[in-house]
Amino acid sequence: MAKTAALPADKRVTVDEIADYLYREITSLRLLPGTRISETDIAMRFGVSRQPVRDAFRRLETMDLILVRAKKATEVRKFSIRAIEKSRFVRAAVEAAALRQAAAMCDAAGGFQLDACIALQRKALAEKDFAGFAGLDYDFHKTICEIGKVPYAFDVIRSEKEKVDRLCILGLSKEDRMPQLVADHEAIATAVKAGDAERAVTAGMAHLGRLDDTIAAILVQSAAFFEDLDPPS
Amino acid sequence: MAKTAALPADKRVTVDEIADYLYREITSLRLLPGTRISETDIAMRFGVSRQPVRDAFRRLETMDLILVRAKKATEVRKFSIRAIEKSRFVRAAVEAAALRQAAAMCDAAGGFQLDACIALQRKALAEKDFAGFAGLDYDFHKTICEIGKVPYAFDVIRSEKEKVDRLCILGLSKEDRMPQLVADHEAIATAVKAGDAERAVTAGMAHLGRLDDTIAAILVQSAAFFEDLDPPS
DNA sequence: TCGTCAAGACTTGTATCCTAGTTTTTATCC
DNA sequence: GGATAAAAACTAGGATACAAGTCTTGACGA
Repeated sequence: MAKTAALPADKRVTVDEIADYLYREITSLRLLPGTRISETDIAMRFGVSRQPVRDAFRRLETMDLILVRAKKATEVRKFSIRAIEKSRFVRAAVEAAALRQAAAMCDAAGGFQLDACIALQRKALAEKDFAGFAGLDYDFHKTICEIGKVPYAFDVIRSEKEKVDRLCILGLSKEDRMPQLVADHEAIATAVKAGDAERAVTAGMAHLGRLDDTIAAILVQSAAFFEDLDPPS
Repeated sequence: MAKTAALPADKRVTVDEIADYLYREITSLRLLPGTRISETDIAMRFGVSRQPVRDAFRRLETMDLILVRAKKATEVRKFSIRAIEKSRFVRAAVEAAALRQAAAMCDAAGGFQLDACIALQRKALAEKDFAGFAGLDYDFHKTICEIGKVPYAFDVIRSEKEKVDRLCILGLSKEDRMPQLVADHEAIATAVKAGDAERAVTAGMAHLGRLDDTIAAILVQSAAFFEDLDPPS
């Protein structure tokens, strides 16, 4: 009866390759907002026809990463202030809920996991491993969600975080902010381990708040990358 | 100079028509989970080629509404328990945050808006206008977000609500639940108007909780529509 | 009657052509 | 030289043809 081969994660096709490639290029800011990209151009570069590129464009369009207009050049979407506010709000709401859950449910094993996260972060800080720290940052927030038994919360946090991280590449290097971020994480971990939900949420919100200044600075510095910012007339 | 024509809402093309049509069909459950849909079939029905249908499929695929597998029939995605849990969690988190904002910022004008919402709901209840009530339900939650000056929060609430509403069509009619829902809304509105954030959140969470029983009932009744529910062997 | 297997009718993936609109370039006129 | 208009190059939308799998169905044999 063949059993449909136990759903082996559908064969990867060209469209996946291209969509993933463009996703990485855009979210890593190697493709700047406003950059024009052409189906034909990408197709030639990959040595395929326009068709799979079109499909990839449609996917990215749904993710609001590119702007496709009939008969006009497709371009990488600019940042939207409203989208950033929304992202920040959602992330704050979800992160607060996850922290409350984590504080309520954290046991010895969870505390150990958090300690391990913090230790790795301290190590990265000491070694000035800025690139590695980004991954550890994700791991920390993921661990919080896992301790709170709300793994899906991390899906949301990551997806919102990616949107803002793209922005922050424009700002100052992480070098200056890293010590503060590690200290924040320590405060959060301590509160969670103590089961003090309110303190954990307060610390978490303070942590998120660090982004606000960074974003405000980028907004004036890179106004050309924002779409809902009227040029001064 | 030219000012890029003030982004005049791009021309609507065939792909939008088809994607919207399929979106409505799926979210309204006229197309049941597991139903197979074919590019060719839809194309013939719309009198167009496969191309725009294909583009629409890609859009819906990104929204997780359909499952496209190479060389195999495309089908309407089944419900996922994990997706429902995620949706419920996100909505609870965002709704709680919006209620806190609303309670903190509600003024006389906001109170008046809430009263107007409630009055319309009472009217719909008295007239047994179940269809109309659905719209009023959305309006109420939208008003909360507007009072809290977090309009983007409603984008999230609506999108999560749509996912679950699709499910609830499978359950009992709204007829039985309507009085309870209106009472919930009244409790929420009263707390918001009084500026009592914690009471508003408590009432809001109780309101959301009504869904849990409904969903649990649907889960056993319509197990065939769920994808991550192993059939009893 | 049941199992096996092969043919054919599906499915989506990819390539290519044409069309209609936009943008840029170039030529022309003042 | 600068403004204007024609023309060429470029854009994505749509239609069609073919390729490469998958599924169904029915014939055939045990």
